[in-house]
Amino acid sequence: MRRGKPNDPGRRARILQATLDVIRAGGMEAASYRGIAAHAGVPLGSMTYYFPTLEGLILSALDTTRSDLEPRYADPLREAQTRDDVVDALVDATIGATSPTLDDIRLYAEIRHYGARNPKVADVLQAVEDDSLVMLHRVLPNSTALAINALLWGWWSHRLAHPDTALDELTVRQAFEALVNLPAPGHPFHEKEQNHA
Amino acid sequence: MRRGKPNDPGRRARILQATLDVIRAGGMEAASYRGIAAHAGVPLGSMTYYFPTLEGLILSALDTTRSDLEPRYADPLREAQTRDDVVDALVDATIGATSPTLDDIRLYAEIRHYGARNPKVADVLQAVEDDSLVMLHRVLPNSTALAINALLWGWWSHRLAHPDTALDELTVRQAFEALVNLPAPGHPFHEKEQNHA
DNA sequence: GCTTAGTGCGTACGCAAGTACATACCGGTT
DNA sequence: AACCGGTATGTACTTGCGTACGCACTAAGC
Repeated sequence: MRRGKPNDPGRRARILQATLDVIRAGGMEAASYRGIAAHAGVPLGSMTYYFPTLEGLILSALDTTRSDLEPRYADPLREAQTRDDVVDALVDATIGATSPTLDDIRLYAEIRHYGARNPKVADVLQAVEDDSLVMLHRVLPNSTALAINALLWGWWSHRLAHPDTALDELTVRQAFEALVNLPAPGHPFHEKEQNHA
Repeated sequence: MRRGKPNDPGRRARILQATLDVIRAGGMEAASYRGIAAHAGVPLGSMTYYFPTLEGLILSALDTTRSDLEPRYADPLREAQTRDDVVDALVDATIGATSPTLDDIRLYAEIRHYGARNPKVADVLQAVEDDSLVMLHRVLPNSTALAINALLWGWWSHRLAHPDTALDELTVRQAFEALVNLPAPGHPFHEKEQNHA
């Protein structure tokens, strides 16, 4: 019963990859069966064969970004032991070596944007964010992790809106430092001794 | 020479308003000539008459948000004298009385999103952001204003992604406090002093 | 070597969109 | 009253889209 062996294994994966490329380059509204088919070099019929609905294709493609991006930002945070390590990792993820390219930020922005109206995409977004929060939560209180997540996304958005002007590293670093050293709510005796006016 | 008096003055304005409504409700891709025409109660021909290109219509509509939103967030910040006042105004703009509704955040998100690919929209976005930065800069160093802008947008984005869970006020407040009290770069002994009032 | 189930593909239909344009309407001017 | 320029609209054309579906191809089973 080994009927139905795929004649072109990997075609499915190539379609998924092409989908992400198209979204990165032209946004979610550029993700049409025909456009992706042209980009992937497969006929239109193949698209509907592997992915009967367009939404299913997009969801599958977006979901693969999780496994692609997660280790990139997760590993440095996972290895961070002190709060300074955390700050270093965050600055790096914002503007440094492990930071996403503008294209990748664009892709992430598409997920956030689409997720605001599409519950299925919102689930994907939630999963990505949970990954990040869980990691931060290992060394920081929950509320601080939320604020840091918000700021990190804010910096990325800034890069997106100002692609030609680089963010000043000291500015980014001090902002993250200020948040990382926030006292845990309900535990005001956390030895922070930061400048609190 | 009083030829060409409009038969329905205000129709142009109503179309612009309907455009914003449609974008708020369904996003930029819902902004079609036909959909907006139906929402505004005008025939299709009126749309192309007043706004020959769809992009022009959208740009005009987005631009009107500047004059709508600006005073709402500007006034409290303009009246803020101490840094605590600034923090109050920021917390309020994030989750308080002057904070935008989810629909308005959605609209702002559309501007940011569209602005990432469309230079004309990017100009609108830049203008909105400049308004905000100029105000913050009255009482804070430039780099701090940048960070605060990033965090504010991050919080709004958070609300968008989690419409059903309210943000904790203390969390928001402490995060803003931490940023507002950052030392000015290059002037580490600025401490409590404000810039030119 | 025929059968057959699954893989892969080309074509066509229905729909909604932006746009172009000929036409009707209205209110001053003469 | 006749005219005329700007205002306003209905209609039709073209394009690109998702989708449906029938047919061709391939390889395992007999």
